[in-house]
Amino acid sequence: MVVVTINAGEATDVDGYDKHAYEPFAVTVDLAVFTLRAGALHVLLVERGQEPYAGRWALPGGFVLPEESAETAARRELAEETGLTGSAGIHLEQLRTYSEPGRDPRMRVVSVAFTALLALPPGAPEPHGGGDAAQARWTPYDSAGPLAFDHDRILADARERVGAKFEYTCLATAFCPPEFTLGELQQVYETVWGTCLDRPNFRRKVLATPGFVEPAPTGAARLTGGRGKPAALYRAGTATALHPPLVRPATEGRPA
Amino acid sequence: MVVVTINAGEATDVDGYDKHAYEPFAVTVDLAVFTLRAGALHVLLVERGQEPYAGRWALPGGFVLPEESAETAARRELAEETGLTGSAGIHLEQLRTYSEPGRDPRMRVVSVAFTALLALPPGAPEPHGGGDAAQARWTPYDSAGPLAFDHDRILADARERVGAKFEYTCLATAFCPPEFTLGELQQVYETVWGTCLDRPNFRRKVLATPGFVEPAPTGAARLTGGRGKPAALYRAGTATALHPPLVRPATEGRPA
DNA sequence: GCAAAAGTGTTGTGCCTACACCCATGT
DNA sequence: ACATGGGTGTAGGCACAACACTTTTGC
Repeated sequence: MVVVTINAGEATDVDGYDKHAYEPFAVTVDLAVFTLRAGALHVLLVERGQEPYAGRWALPGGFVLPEESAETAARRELAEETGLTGSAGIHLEQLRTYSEPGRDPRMRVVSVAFTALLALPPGAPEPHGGGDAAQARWTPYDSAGPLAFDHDRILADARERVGAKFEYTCLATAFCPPEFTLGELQQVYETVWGTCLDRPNFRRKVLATPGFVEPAPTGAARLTGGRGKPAALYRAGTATALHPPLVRPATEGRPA
Repeated sequence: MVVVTINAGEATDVDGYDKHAYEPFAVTVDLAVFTLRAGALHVLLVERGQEPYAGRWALPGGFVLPEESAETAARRELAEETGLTGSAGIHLEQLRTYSEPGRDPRMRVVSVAFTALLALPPGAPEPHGGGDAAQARWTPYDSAGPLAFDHDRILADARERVGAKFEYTCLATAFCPPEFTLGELQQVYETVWGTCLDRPNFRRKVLATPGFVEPAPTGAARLTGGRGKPAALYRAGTATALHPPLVRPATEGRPA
Protein backbone atom coordinates (compact mmCIF):
# COMPACT_ATOMS: atom_id res chain seq x y z
CA MET A 1 0.00 0.00 0.00
CA VAL A 2 1.26 3.44 -0.79
CA VAL A 3 2.30 5.27 2.32
CA VAL A 4 0.78 8.70 2.35
CA THR A 5 1.13 9.30 6.05
CA ILE A 6 4.51 10.96 5.88
CA ASN A 7 3.12 13.51 3.52
CA ALA A 8 3.49 16.95 4.94
CA GLY A 9 1.00 18.82 2.79
CA GLU A 10 -2.61 18.17 2.15
CA ALA A 11 -3.34 15.55 -0.44
CA THR A 12 -0.11 16.21 -2.27
CA ASP A 13 0.17 12.58 -3.26
CA VAL A 14 -3.18 12.46 -4.93
CA ASP A 15 -1.79 13.16 -8.33
CA GLY A 16 0.45 10.18 -8.01
CA TYR A 17 -2.14 7.46 -7.93
CA ASP A 18 -5.51 6.49 -9.27
CA LYS A 19 -8.21 8.29 -7.39
CA HIS A 20 -10.47 5.27 -7.74
CA ALA A 21 -7.98 2.66 -6.68
CA TYR A 22 -8.94 2.57 -3.03
CA GLU A 23 -12.11 1.92 -1.15
CA PRO A 24 -13.71 5.34 -1.24
CA PHE A 25 -15.05 7.26 1.70
CA ALA A 26 -18.72 8.13 1.57
CA VAL A 27 -19.53 11.53 3.05
CA THR A 28 -22.97 12.06 4.48
CA VAL A 29 -24.77 14.54 6.68
CA ASP A 30 -26.87 13.62 9.71
CA LEU A 31 -29.35 16.05 11.17
CA ALA A 32 -30.54 16.44 14.75
CA VAL A 33 -33.61 18.59 14.18
CA PHE A 34 -35.22 19.85 17.35
CA THR A 35 -38.51 21.57 17.98
CA LEU A 36 -40.87 22.15 20.87
CA ARG A 37 -44.25 20.47 20.84
CA ALA A 38 -46.71 20.50 23.68
CA GLY A 39 -44.07 21.83 26.03
CA ALA A 40 -41.62 19.03 25.35
CA LEU A 41 -38.47 18.81 23.30
CA HIS A 42 -39.00 16.75 20.16
CA VAL A 43 -36.56 15.47 17.58
CA LEU A 44 -37.22 14.51 13.98
CA LEU A 45 -36.61 10.81 13.30
CA VAL A 46 -37.04 8.64 10.23
CA GLU A 47 -37.72 4.93 10.12
CA ARG A 48 -35.28 2.90 8.10
CA GLY A 49 -36.76 0.70 5.42
CA GLN A 50 -33.68 -1.32 4.59
CA GLU A 51 -30.92 -3.26 6.22
CA PRO A 52 -28.95 -2.66 8.21
CA TYR A 53 -31.12 -1.49 11.08
CA ALA A 54 -34.31 -1.98 9.02
CA GLY A 55 -37.30 -0.86 11.05
CA ARG A 56 -35.13 1.09 13.45
CA TRP A 57 -35.37 4.83 13.81
CA ALA A 58 -32.53 7.07 12.83
CA LEU A 59 -31.62 10.69 12.35
CA PRO A 60 -32.50 12.04 8.91
CA GLY A 61 -29.62 12.56 6.58
CA GLY A 62 -28.13 11.60 3.28
CA PHE A 63 -25.25 11.86 0.90
CA VAL A 64 -23.31 14.98 0.16
CA LEU A 65 -23.54 15.39 -3.59
CA PRO A 66 -20.45 16.08 -5.71
CA GLU A 67 -21.20 19.77 -6.10
CA GLU A 68 -22.45 20.44 -2.58
CA SER A 69 -20.87 21.52 0.64
CA ALA A 70 -21.97 19.69 3.74
CA GLU A 71 -23.95 22.77 4.78
CA THR A 72 -25.79 22.84 1.48
CA ALA A 73 -26.55 19.15 1.71
CA ALA A 74 -27.83 19.55 5.25
CA ARG A 75 -30.15 22.38 4.28
CA ARG A 76 -31.46 20.43 1.33
CA GLU A 77 -32.16 17.38 3.47
CA LEU A 78 -33.79 19.53 6.09
CA ALA A 79 -36.17 21.03 3.55
CA GLU A 80 -36.98 17.62 2.12
CA GLU A 81 -37.62 15.98 5.46
CA THR A 82 -39.65 18.67 7.13
CA GLY A 83 -41.50 19.77 4.04
CA LEU A 84 -40.93 23.35 5.12
CA THR A 85 -40.54 25.64 2.17
CA GLY A 86 -38.80 28.60 3.71
CA SER A 87 -35.94 26.69 5.18
CA ALA A 88 -33.60 29.58 4.51
CA GLY A 89 -34.13 31.17 7.89
CA ILE A 90 -33.85 28.00 9.92
CA HIS A 91 -30.98 27.87 12.33
CA LEU A 92 -28.55 25.21 11.13
CA GLU A 93 -25.21 24.62 12.73
CA GLN A 94 -22.45 22.13 12.34
CA LEU A 95 -22.10 19.89 15.38
CA ARG A 96 -19.08 17.71 14.66
CA THR A 97 -17.94 14.96 12.35
CA TYR A 98 -18.18 11.28 13.18
CA SER A 99 -15.63 9.17 11.41
CA GLU A 100 -15.00 6.01 13.42
CA PRO A 101 -14.40 3.04 11.16
CA GLY A 102 -17.21 0.55 11.41
CA ARG A 103 -19.93 3.03 12.30
CA ASP A 104 -21.68 1.84 9.13
CA PRO A 105 -21.29 -1.91 8.58
CA ARG A 106 -21.42 -1.64 4.80
CA MET A 107 -18.66 0.79 3.98
CA ARG A 108 -16.60 3.62 5.26
CA VAL A 109 -18.95 6.51 5.99
CA VAL A 110 -17.79 9.83 7.38
CA SER A 111 -20.73 11.85 8.57
CA VAL A 112 -20.91 15.56 9.27
CA ALA A 113 -23.59 16.08 11.90
CA PHE A 114 -25.72 19.22 12.10
CA THR A 115 -28.11 20.61 14.64
CA ALA A 116 -31.23 22.45 13.53
CA LEU A 117 -33.73 24.35 15.66
CA LEU A 118 -37.12 25.34 14.35
CA ALA A 119 -40.54 26.44 15.51
CA LEU A 120 -43.46 24.44 14.22
CA PRO A 121 -46.18 26.75 12.93
CA PRO A 122 -49.63 25.77 14.17
CA GLY A 123 -50.74 24.19 10.89
CA ALA A 124 -47.36 22.83 9.91
CA PRO A 125 -47.39 19.76 7.70
CA GLU A 126 -46.32 16.53 9.27
CA PRO A 127 -42.95 15.39 8.00
CA HIS A 128 -43.47 13.02 5.12
CA GLY A 129 -40.21 11.19 5.01
CA GLY A 130 -38.11 11.00 1.92
CA GLY A 131 -39.64 8.30 -0.27
CA ASP A 132 -38.95 4.57 -0.09
CA ALA A 133 -40.81 2.93 2.73
CA ALA A 134 -39.37 5.26 5.30
CA GLN A 135 -41.63 7.41 7.42
CA ALA A 136 -40.67 10.44 9.43
CA ARG A 137 -42.02 11.53 12.77
CA TRP A 138 -41.52 14.05 15.54
CA THR A 139 -40.54 12.08 18.63
CA PRO A 140 -40.19 13.29 22.21
CA TYR A 141 -36.52 13.48 23.01
CA ASP A 142 -36.91 11.32 26.09
CA SER A 143 -38.61 8.58 24.05
CA ALA A 144 -36.05 8.56 21.25
CA GLY A 145 -35.16 4.96 21.96
CA PRO A 146 -32.14 3.18 20.60
CA LEU A 147 -31.38 4.58 17.19
CA ALA A 148 -29.54 3.08 14.26
CA PHE A 149 -25.80 3.40 13.77
CA ASP A 150 -24.17 5.73 16.31
CA HIS A 151 -27.08 8.13 16.15
CA ASP A 152 -27.79 7.82 19.87
CA ARG A 153 -24.48 9.43 20.53
CA ILE A 154 -24.93 12.10 17.88
CA LEU A 155 -28.33 12.95 19.29
CA ALA A 156 -26.98 13.16 22.82
CA ASP A 157 -24.13 15.39 21.69
CA ALA A 158 -26.57 17.65 19.87
CA ARG A 159 -28.86 17.84 22.88
CA GLU A 160 -26.01 18.81 25.14
CA ARG A 161 -24.81 21.46 22.72
CA VAL A 162 -28.24 23.04 22.49
CA GLY A 163 -28.55 23.26 26.24
CA ALA A 164 -25.12 24.81 26.56
CA LYS A 165 -25.64 27.30 23.75
CA PHE A 166 -28.78 28.60 25.39
CA GLU A 167 -26.60 30.06 28.10
CA TYR A 168 -24.53 32.38 25.97
CA THR A 169 -26.44 32.85 22.72
CA CYS A 170 -29.82 34.17 21.64
CA LEU A 171 -30.60 30.79 20.13
CA ALA A 172 -33.77 30.28 22.15
CA THR A 173 -35.77 32.52 19.83
CA ALA A 174 -35.28 29.87 17.12
CA PHE A 175 -37.83 27.75 18.99
CA CYS A 176 -40.38 30.57 19.02
CA PRO A 177 -42.84 31.72 16.36
CA PRO A 178 -42.08 35.04 14.65
CA GLU A 179 -43.89 36.91 17.40
CA PHE A 180 -43.86 35.63 20.93
CA THR A 181 -44.33 36.68 24.53
CA LEU A 182 -41.64 36.70 27.15
CA GLY A 183 -43.55 33.99 28.97
CA GLU A 184 -43.25 31.76 25.93
CA LEU A 185 -39.56 32.47 25.66
CA GLN A 186 -39.14 31.59 29.29
CA GLN A 187 -40.99 28.31 28.76
CA VAL A 188 -38.53 27.51 26.00
CA TYR A 189 -35.67 27.90 28.42
CA GLU A 190 -37.39 25.94 31.14
CA THR A 191 -38.21 23.09 28.79
CA VAL A 192 -34.72 22.84 27.36
CA TRP A 193 -33.00 23.16 30.72
CA GLY A 194 -35.55 21.30 32.81
CA THR A 195 -35.49 24.01 35.45
CA CYS A 196 -37.64 26.78 36.83
CA LEU A 197 -36.66 30.38 36.28
CA ASP A 198 -37.75 33.43 38.19
CA ARG A 199 -40.06 35.37 35.90
CA PRO A 200 -39.23 38.93 36.93
CA ASN A 201 -35.53 38.29 36.76
CA PHE A 202 -35.77 36.46 33.45
CA ARG A 203 -37.73 39.35 32.02
CA ARG A 204 -35.20 41.92 33.13
CA LYS A 205 -32.29 39.86 31.87
CA VAL A 206 -33.76 39.44 28.42
CA LEU A 207 -34.79 43.06 28.06
CA ALA A 208 -31.45 44.29 29.35
CA THR A 209 -29.60 42.44 26.59
CA PRO A 210 -29.50 44.70 23.54
CA GLY A 211 -30.69 42.96 20.40
CA PHE A 212 -32.00 39.83 22.08
CA VAL A 213 -35.66 40.71 21.53
CA GLU A 214 -37.40 43.83 20.25
CA PRO A 215 -41.02 44.84 20.67
CA ALA A 216 -43.25 43.71 17.84
CA PRO A 217 -44.17 46.65 15.60
CA THR A 218 -47.84 46.06 16.21
CA GLY A 219 -48.31 47.25 19.71
CA ALA A 220 -50.67 44.36 20.06
CA ALA A 221 -50.78 42.08 23.02
CA ARG A 222 -51.94 38.53 23.14
CA LEU A 223 -53.97 36.50 25.58
CA THR A 224 -51.88 33.69 26.84
CA GLY A 225 -54.34 30.96 27.60
CA GLY A 226 -57.58 32.82 27.99
CA ARG A 227 -56.84 33.86 31.53
CA GLY A 228 -54.43 36.42 32.78
CA LYS A 229 -53.21 39.77 31.62
CA PRO A 230 -52.42 40.02 27.92
CA ALA A 231 -48.70 39.85 27.28
CA ALA A 232 -46.69 42.13 25.03
CA LEU A 233 -45.38 40.61 21.83
CA TYR A 234 -41.74 40.57 20.83
CA ARG A 235 -39.73 39.30 17.91
CA ALA A 236 -36.19 38.03 17.72
CA GLY A 237 -33.54 40.74 17.63
CA THR A 238 -30.38 40.85 15.63
CA ALA A 239 -27.96 39.94 18.39
CA THR A 240 -26.48 36.48 18.41
CA ALA A 241 -24.33 36.44 21.52
CA LEU A 242 -25.49 37.00 25.07
CA HIS A 243 -23.32 39.15 27.34
CA PRO A 244 -23.46 38.42 30.15
CA PRO A 245 -24.72 34.86 29.82
CA LEU A 246 -27.98 33.58 31.20
CA VAL A 247 -26.76 31.08 33.73
CA ARG A 248 -28.61 27.84 34.11
CA PRO A 249 -29.26 27.19 37.80
CA ALA A 250 -28.07 24.00 39.43
CA THR A 251 -30.57 21.27 38.65
CA GLU A 252 -33.58 21.88 40.82
CA GLY A 253 -37.29 21.37 40.50
CA ARG A 254 -38.94 20.89 37.17
CA PRO A 255 -41.14 23.64 35.73
CA ALA A 256 -44.76 23.49 36.68
CA MET B 1 -27.17 9.84 -12.26
CA VAL B 2 -28.79 7.87 -9.52
CA VAL B 3 -30.80 10.09 -7.25
CA VAL B 4 -29.85 9.44 -3.69
CA THR B 5 -31.13 12.67 -2.27
CA ILE B 6 -34.65 11.48 -1.55
CA ASN B 7 -33.28 8.69 0.52
CA ALA B 8 -34.50 8.93 4.07
CA GLY B 9 -31.93 6.76 5.79
CA GLU B 10 -28.21 7.03 5.77
CA ALA B 11 -26.50 5.54 2.79
CA THR B 12 -29.25 3.04 2.17
CA ASP B 13 -28.73 3.17 -1.54
CA VAL B 14 -25.10 2.24 -1.36
CA ASP B 15 -25.78 -1.42 -1.89
CA GLY B 16 -27.48 -0.59 -5.13
CA TYR B 17 -24.53 0.73 -7.05
CA ASP B 18 -20.84 0.36 -7.51
CA LYS B 19 -18.99 2.06 -4.72
CA HIS B 20 -16.23 3.02 -7.11
CA ALA B 21 -18.42 4.40 -9.84
CA TYR B 22 -18.30 8.02 -8.73
CA GLU B 23 -15.58 10.50 -8.15
CA PRO B 24 -14.63 9.66 -4.60
CA PHE B 25 -14.31 12.07 -1.71
CA ALA B 26 -10.93 12.30 -0.14
CA VAL B 27 -11.05 12.78 3.62
CA THR B 28 -8.17 14.54 5.27
CA VAL B 29 -7.35 16.12 8.58
CA ASP B 30 -5.87 19.58 9.03
CA LEU B 31 -4.22 20.62 12.26
CA ALA B 32 -3.95 24.03 13.84
CA VAL B 33 -1.22 23.33 16.40
CA PHE B 34 -0.60 26.17 18.81
CA THR B 35 2.11 26.75 21.33
CA LEU B 36 3.66 29.65 23.20
CA ARG B 37 7.20 30.67 22.39
CA ALA B 38 8.93 33.72 23.77
CA GLY B 39 5.64 35.10 25.01
CA ALA B 40 3.92 34.93 21.64
CA LEU B 41 1.38 32.58 20.18
CA HIS B 42 2.93 30.37 17.52
CA VAL B 43 1.38 27.95 15.06
CA LEU B 44 2.98 24.98 13.36
CA LEU B 45 3.17 25.38 9.58
CA VAL B 46 4.63 23.24 6.82
CA GLU B 47 5.95 24.37 3.47
CA ARG B 48 4.38 22.71 0.48
CA GLY B 49 6.77 21.10 -1.94
CA GLN B 50 4.35 20.43 -4.77
CA GLU B 51 1.67 22.10 -6.78
CA PRO B 52 -0.76 23.48 -6.13
CA TYR B 53 0.50 26.15 -3.77
CA ALA B 54 4.08 24.89 -4.06
CA GLY B 55 6.32 26.93 -1.79
CA ARG B 56 3.38 28.26 0.18
CA TRP B 57 2.91 27.52 3.82
CA ALA B 58 -0.01 25.44 5.01
CA LEU B 59 -1.39 23.73 8.06
CA PRO B 60 -0.02 20.25 8.61
CA GLY B 61 -2.35 17.42 7.81
CA GLY B 62 -2.88 14.38 5.72
CA PHE B 63 -5.16 11.60 4.66
CA VAL B 64 -7.36 9.63 6.94
CA LEU B 65 -6.36 6.03 6.36
CA PRO B 66 -8.96 3.33 5.75
CA GLU B 67 -8.78 1.94 9.29
CA GLU B 68 -8.49 5.26 11.12
CA SER B 69 -10.91 7.69 12.63
CA ALA B 70 -10.24 11.34 11.99
CA GLU B 71 -9.09 11.70 15.60
CA THR B 72 -6.60 8.87 15.20
CA ALA B 73 -5.30 10.34 11.98
CA ALA B 74 -4.93 13.75 13.59
CA ARG B 75 -2.98 12.34 16.52
CA ARG B 76 -0.73 10.39 14.20
CA GLU B 77 -0.02 13.46 12.08
CA LEU B 78 0.60 15.50 15.18
CA ALA B 79 3.19 13.04 16.46
CA GLU B 80 4.86 12.89 13.06
CA GLU B 81 5.04 16.63 12.57
CA THR B 82 6.13 17.67 16.02
CA GLY B 83 8.40 14.72 16.64
CA LEU B 84 7.00 14.53 20.14
CA THR B 85 6.89 11.00 21.42
CA GLY B 86 4.37 11.25 24.19
CA SER B 87 1.62 12.76 22.14
CA ALA B 88 -0.98 10.86 24.14
CA GLY B 89 -1.49 13.64 26.64
CA ILE B 90 -1.68 16.46 24.15
CA HIS B 91 -4.94 18.32 24.00
CA LEU B 92 -6.53 17.62 20.64
CA GLU B 93 -10.00 18.76 19.76
CA GLN B 94 -12.15 18.71 16.70
CA LEU B 95 -12.77 22.19 15.33
CA ARG B 96 -15.14 21.71 12.41
CA THR B 97 -15.27 20.20 8.97
CA TYR B 98 -14.61 22.14 5.80
CA SER B 99 -16.32 20.71 2.78
CA GLU B 100 -16.83 23.46 0.20
CA PRO B 101 -16.39 22.13 -3.32
CA GLY B 102 -13.31 23.56 -4.95
CA ARG B 103 -11.33 24.11 -1.78
CA ASP B 104 -8.74 21.80 -3.35
CA PRO B 105 -8.35 22.37 -7.09
CA ARG B 106 -7.44 18.77 -7.82
CA MET B 107 -10.30 16.80 -6.38
CA ARG B 108 -13.04 16.82 -3.85
CA VAL B 109 -11.44 16.98 -0.41
CA VAL B 110 -13.42 17.08 2.80
CA SER B 111 -11.21 18.07 5.66
CA VAL B 112 -11.82 17.61 9.36
CA ALA B 113 -9.92 20.34 11.16
CA PHE B 114 -8.46 19.92 14.64
CA THR B 115 -6.96 22.25 17.17
CA ALA B 116 -4.04 21.14 19.29
CA LEU B 117 -2.44 22.94 22.22
CA LEU B 118 0.92 21.96 23.57
CA ALA B 119 3.76 23.22 25.71
CA LEU B 120 7.20 23.08 24.16
CA PRO B 121 9.70 21.57 26.60
CA PRO B 122 12.91 23.61 26.82
CA GLY B 123 14.95 21.21 24.70
CA ALA B 124 12.17 20.17 22.39
CA PRO B 125 13.23 19.06 18.94
CA GLU B 126 12.41 21.36 16.10
CA PRO B 127 9.65 20.01 13.91
CA HIS B 128 11.19 18.12 11.04
CA GLY B 129 8.37 18.03 8.57
CA GLY B 130 7.14 14.85 7.08
CA GLY B 131 9.50 13.87 4.31
CA ASP B 132 9.41 15.06 0.72
CA ALA B 133 10.89 18.51 0.33
CA ALA B 134 8.54 20.00 2.88
CA GLN B 135 9.88 21.68 5.96
CA ALA B 136 8.00 22.50 9.12
CA ARG B 137 8.37 25.51 11.33
CA TRP B 138 6.85 27.26 14.32
CA THR B 139 5.54 30.61 13.10
CA PRO B 140 4.22 33.54 15.11
CA TYR B 141 0.48 33.64 14.66
CA ASP B 142 0.55 37.25 13.54
CA SER B 143 3.10 36.47 10.83
CA ALA B 144 1.26 33.44 9.46
CA GLY B 145 0.85 35.07 6.09
CA PRO B 146 -1.46 33.86 3.37
CA LEU B 147 -1.67 30.10 3.58
CA ALA B 148 -2.50 27.52 0.96
CA PHE B 149 -6.06 26.35 0.28
CA ASP B 150 -8.58 27.75 2.79
CA HIS B 151 -6.16 27.36 5.64
CA ASP B 152 -6.25 31.04 6.52
CA ARG B 153 -9.86 30.63 7.45
CA ILE B 154 -9.28 27.40 9.33
CA LEU B 155 -6.47 29.01 11.29
CA ALA B 156 -8.59 32.04 12.12
CA ASP B 157 -11.45 29.82 13.26
CA ALA B 158 -9.09 27.83 15.43
CA ARG B 159 -7.58 30.95 16.94
CA GLU B 160 -10.99 32.31 17.80
CA ARG B 161 -12.06 29.04 19.35
CA VAL B 162 -8.98 28.88 21.55
CA GLY B 163 -9.56 32.40 22.85
CA ALA B 164 -13.19 31.67 23.60
CA LYS B 165 -12.50 28.35 25.29
CA PHE B 166 -10.07 29.99 27.65
CA GLU B 167 -13.02 31.73 29.24
CA TYR B 168 -14.94 28.71 30.39
CA THR B 169 -12.49 25.80 30.37
CA CYS B 170 -9.23 24.92 32.08
CA LEU B 171 -7.55 24.65 28.70
CA ALA B 172 -4.86 27.22 29.51
CA THR B 173 -2.83 24.65 31.44
CA ALA B 174 -2.25 22.85 28.13
CA PHE B 175 0.16 25.66 27.23
CA CYS B 176 2.11 25.20 30.46
CA PRO B 177 4.82 22.72 31.38
CA PRO B 178 3.88 19.96 33.84
CA GLU B 179 4.70 22.25 36.76
CA PHE B 180 4.13 25.95 36.51
CA THR B 181 3.62 29.07 38.58
CA LEU B 182 0.46 31.13 38.67
CA GLY B 183 2.37 33.96 37.07
CA GLU B 184 3.15 31.77 34.10
CA LEU B 185 -0.46 30.72 33.83
CA GLN B 186 -1.50 34.35 33.89
CA GLN B 187 0.96 35.16 31.11
CA VAL B 188 -0.65 32.43 29.05
CA TYR B 189 -4.00 34.12 29.40
CA GLU B 190 -2.59 37.55 28.70
CA THR B 191 -0.81 36.37 25.59
CA VAL B 192 -3.78 34.55 24.16
CA TRP B 193 -6.22 37.31 24.98
CA GLY B 194 -3.92 40.23 24.39
CA THR B 195 -5.03 41.89 27.60
CA CYS B 196 -3.75 42.67 31.06
CA LEU B 197 -5.20 40.88 34.05
CA ASP B 198 -5.11 41.89 37.67
CA ARG B 199 -2.72 39.51 39.39
CA PRO B 200 -4.36 39.24 42.81
CA ASN B 201 -7.77 38.69 41.28
CA PHE B 202 -6.50 36.20 38.76
CA ARG B 203 -4.83 34.26 41.52
CA ARG B 204 -7.97 34.12 43.64
CA LYS B 205 -10.10 33.13 40.70
CA VAL B 206 -7.87 30.24 39.73
CA LEU B 207 -7.45 28.95 43.26
CA ALA B 208 -11.15 29.26 43.95
CA THR B 209 -12.00 26.96 41.06
CA PRO B 210 -11.80 23.39 42.35
CA GLY B 211 -9.70 21.16 40.15
CA PHE B 212 -8.24 23.91 37.98
CA VAL B 213 -4.78 23.68 39.52
CA GLU B 214 -3.38 21.78 42.49
CA PRO B 215 -0.19 22.41 44.40
CA ALA B 216 2.76 20.47 43.11
CA PRO B 217 3.57 17.58 45.47
CA THR B 218 7.05 18.88 45.97
CA GLY B 219 6.57 21.91 48.11
CA ALA B 220 9.26 23.44 45.97
CA ALA B 221 9.17 26.96 44.73
CA ARG B 222 10.90 28.37 41.72
CA LEU B 223 12.69 31.56 40.95
CA THR B 224 10.91 33.26 38.13
CA GLY B 225 13.63 35.12 36.35
CA GLY B 226 16.30 35.45 38.95
CA ARG B 227 14.58 38.30 40.70
CA GLY B 228 11.57 38.36 42.90
CA LYS B 229 10.08 36.06 45.46
CA PRO B 230 10.10 32.38 44.51
CA ALA B 231 6.67 31.31 43.30
CA ALA B 232 4.80 28.22 44.34
CA LEU B 233 4.51 25.47 41.75
CA TYR B 234 1.23 24.00 40.59
CA ARG B 235 0.19 21.36 38.16
CA ALA B 236 -2.97 21.02 36.12
CA GLY B 237 -5.96 19.72 38.02
CA THR B 238 -8.58 17.29 36.87
CA ALA B 239 -11.35 19.77 36.19
CA THR B 240 -12.15 20.62 32.62
CA ALA B 241 -14.88 23.24 32.92
CA LEU B 242 -14.64 26.58 34.66
CA HIS B 243 -17.58 27.72 36.80
CA PRO B 244 -17.95 30.59 36.91
CA PRO B 245 -16.05 31.59 33.78
CA LEU B 246 -12.98 33.78 33.70
CA VAL B 247 -14.27 36.73 31.74
CA ARG B 248 -12.03 38.37 29.23
CA PRO B 249 -12.08 42.13 29.78
CA ALA B 250 -13.08 44.43 26.97
CA THR B 251 -10.04 44.97 24.78
CA GLU B 252 -7.78 47.35 26.63
CA GLY B 253 -4.06 47.81 26.93
CA ARG B 254 -1.63 45.11 25.94
CA PRO B 255 0.33 43.27 28.61
CA ALA B 256 3.62 44.84 29.57
C1' DG C 1 -64.53 38.19 44.04
C1' DC C 2 -61.13 34.92 42.73
C1' DA C 3 -57.69 32.72 39.92
C1' DA C 4 -54.18 33.29 36.62
C1' DA C 5 -50.74 35.41 34.11
C1' DA C 6 -48.12 39.86 33.08
C1' DG C 7 -45.40 43.32 34.73
C1' DT C 8 -42.85 46.54 38.49
C1' DG C 9 -40.36 47.49 42.79
C1' DT C 10 -37.18 46.59 46.45
C1' DT C 11 -33.82 44.62 49.32
C1' DG C 12 -30.03 41.90 50.73
C1' DT C 13 -26.20 39.05 49.51
C1' DG C 14 -22.34 38.00 47.14
C1' DC C 15 -18.91 38.38 43.82
C1' DC C 16 -15.63 40.92 41.58
C1' DT C 17 -12.74 45.13 40.42
C1' DA C 18 -9.38 48.04 41.87
C1' DC C 19 -5.91 49.23 44.62
C1' DA C 20 -2.97 49.30 48.83
C1' DC C 21 0.11 46.74 51.15
C1' DC C 22 3.58 43.01 52.87
C1' DC C 23 7.13 39.15 51.58
C1' DA C 24 11.18 37.16 49.60
C1' DT C 25 14.85 37.23 46.53
C1' DG C 26 18.84 39.13 43.30
C1' DT C 27 21.98 42.87 42.36
C1' DA D 1 18.92 49.89 49.40
C1' DC D 2 16.13 49.01 45.69
C1' DA D 3 14.00 46.71 41.96
C1' DT D 4 11.24 42.78 40.83
C1' DG D 5 7.86 39.50 41.10
C1' DG D 6 4.87 36.58 44.55
C1' DG D 7 1.22 36.80 47.72
C1' DT D 8 -2.61 38.95 51.10
C1' DG D 9 -6.09 42.25 52.55
C1' DT D 10 -9.89 45.29 51.90
C1' DA D 11 -13.32 48.75 50.49
C1' DG D 12 -16.71 50.15 46.94
C1' DG D 13 -19.79 48.88 43.44
C1' DC D 14 -22.53 46.39 40.46
C1' DA D 15 -25.46 42.42 39.55
C1' DC D 16 -28.43 39.28 40.55
C1' DA D 17 -31.63 36.13 43.40
C1' DA D 18 -35.58 36.27 46.03
C1' DC D 19 -39.84 37.86 47.06
C1' DA D 20 -43.57 41.34 47.68
C1' DC D 21 -46.68 43.82 45.14
C1' DT D 22 -49.74 45.87 41.34
C1' DT D 23 -52.30 45.25 36.89
C1' DT D 24 -55.36 43.14 33.63
C1' DT D 25 -57.92 39.62 32.00
C1' DG D 26 -61.58 35.28 32.27
C1' DC D 27 -64.89 32.91 35.02
